[in-house]
Amino acid sequence: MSNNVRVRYAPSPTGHLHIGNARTALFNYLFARNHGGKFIIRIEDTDKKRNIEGGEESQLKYLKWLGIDWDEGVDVGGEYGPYRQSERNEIYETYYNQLLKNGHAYKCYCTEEEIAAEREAQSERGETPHYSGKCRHLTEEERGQLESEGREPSIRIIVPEGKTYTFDDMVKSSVSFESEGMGDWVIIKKDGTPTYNFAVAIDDHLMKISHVLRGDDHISNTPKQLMVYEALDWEPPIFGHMTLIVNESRKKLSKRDESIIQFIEQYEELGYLPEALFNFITLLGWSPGGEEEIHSKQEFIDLFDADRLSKSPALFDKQKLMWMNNQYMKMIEIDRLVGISLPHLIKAGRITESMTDEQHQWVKGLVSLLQEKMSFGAEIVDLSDMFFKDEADYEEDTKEILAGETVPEVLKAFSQELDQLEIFRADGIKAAMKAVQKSTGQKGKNLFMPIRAAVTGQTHGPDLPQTIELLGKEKVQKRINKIIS
RNA sequence: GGCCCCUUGGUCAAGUGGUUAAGACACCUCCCUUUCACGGAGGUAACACGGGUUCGAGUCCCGUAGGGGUCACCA
Repeated sequence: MSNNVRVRYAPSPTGHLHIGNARTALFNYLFARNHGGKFIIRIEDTDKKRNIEGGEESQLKYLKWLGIDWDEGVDVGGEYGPYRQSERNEIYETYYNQLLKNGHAYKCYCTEEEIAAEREAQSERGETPHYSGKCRHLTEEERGQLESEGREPSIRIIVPEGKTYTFDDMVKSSVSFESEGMGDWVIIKKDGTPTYNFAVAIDDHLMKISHVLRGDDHISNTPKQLMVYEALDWEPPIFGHMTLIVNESRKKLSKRDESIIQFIEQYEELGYLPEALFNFITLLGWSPGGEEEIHSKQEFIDLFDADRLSKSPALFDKQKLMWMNNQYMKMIEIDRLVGISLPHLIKAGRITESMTDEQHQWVKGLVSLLQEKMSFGAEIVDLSDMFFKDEADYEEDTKEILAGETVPEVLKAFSQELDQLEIFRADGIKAAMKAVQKSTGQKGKNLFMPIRAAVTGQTHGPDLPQTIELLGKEKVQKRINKIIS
């Protein structure tokens, strides 16, 4: 099947690229590339009311940002276009006409109110609500009558009775649904546009999609789509339903969920790296099997195997994402990290957009110092807080350290040593500490902690000599003097 | 509620009838480091429950419980 693998990611432009959608796209992409097949992007914009301005562009932009590319789609074309459902209406028309003609579908003149009433009555009787099929056997006259009343028809497909729809799911193995109680469902809305389940089946067939890998929430749509394939005498693709990503309450990620950042765009804004996000998302509901979890895109392509897709939902673990992003942060070029950090520092008012070379060098030094601690770009603001204040904020445990008996002696000696320095650089500062050790006899914790505490206000932090260098002589002396006096 | 799916540590997960039940995140301890981190080495911690099948079950079957998804002229 290798060369005939054709898969698609089919977003509806109703919002920005969501974590869950990104994962669906990612797995389809990985599957296609692993098999040397084609990856296609189709825009499912049949519901004009729900489409949002710029939704499509945004989706594509962030897919690219993640490092996903495609072979066919709205922006790159392809021989099976158009790739936007709103531009395929004539295509749907020929097929619903065919279904109308061969008796698999019929026009329905029921109003919304009538259907709602019917549904309510069924619920009251304890039945599962479904369309009764009352327009199924309308005569020619009745139809004319209803149309002369000004009623617009929708088109419904006839659900075969007593039929079992079974399919071999790529992740869940055999799944089956009974046609019983499904109710003839709408394939063409009153406004003439197709419904999702109809358009999807038509497009997947026409675009020669071989495998449909999508979220679990689509599993109950599958029998409906199978009915369309059957009515048109087409061979259905292979389906695979991946589990959903869940939040801390083990529920499907909802767009309103605030415990987890939902959109890829937001991760970019926070200064996450696309390759880290790619890696992290790939490990949500799938595993490569080996012990190593950090892989490049190419490695994931080589490794990808749909058989290893998990059957149970994965919880989105922010902490692990931060860890993983930090792993990547530590690997990247310093200039790239500066580029990611700069906007956050500017936004926080720490630095201005226009900088002298000297200031730029300083920022580079700062980023380099904090590189190993950063979990994402925006963190630079908090991590570098102490460098931008005249005075340090002293925490409780810092105060305790500063209350130590030998502290004044160490700080005084250190302050004097710093005064002697002609150039204020880390290596000289380190030497100054060594000198303090000799003159006071204090070493290790007793030497470093008072200095760290006095100068930064904290008991934890990055490399001390470099921190002191970046802080600058003036600030450092001022902070030390404040403690001594 | 009907239908469908799922159930290995706190979390992600390996495991496809015989293992001391991997690994990663988080947490804890120790080592390294004249502080802090990084790094390294360890540690705590899991097969939802009940029946079968089998010489043997996390792995197969059936129940129970729990969780989730879905029931639109939305996708």
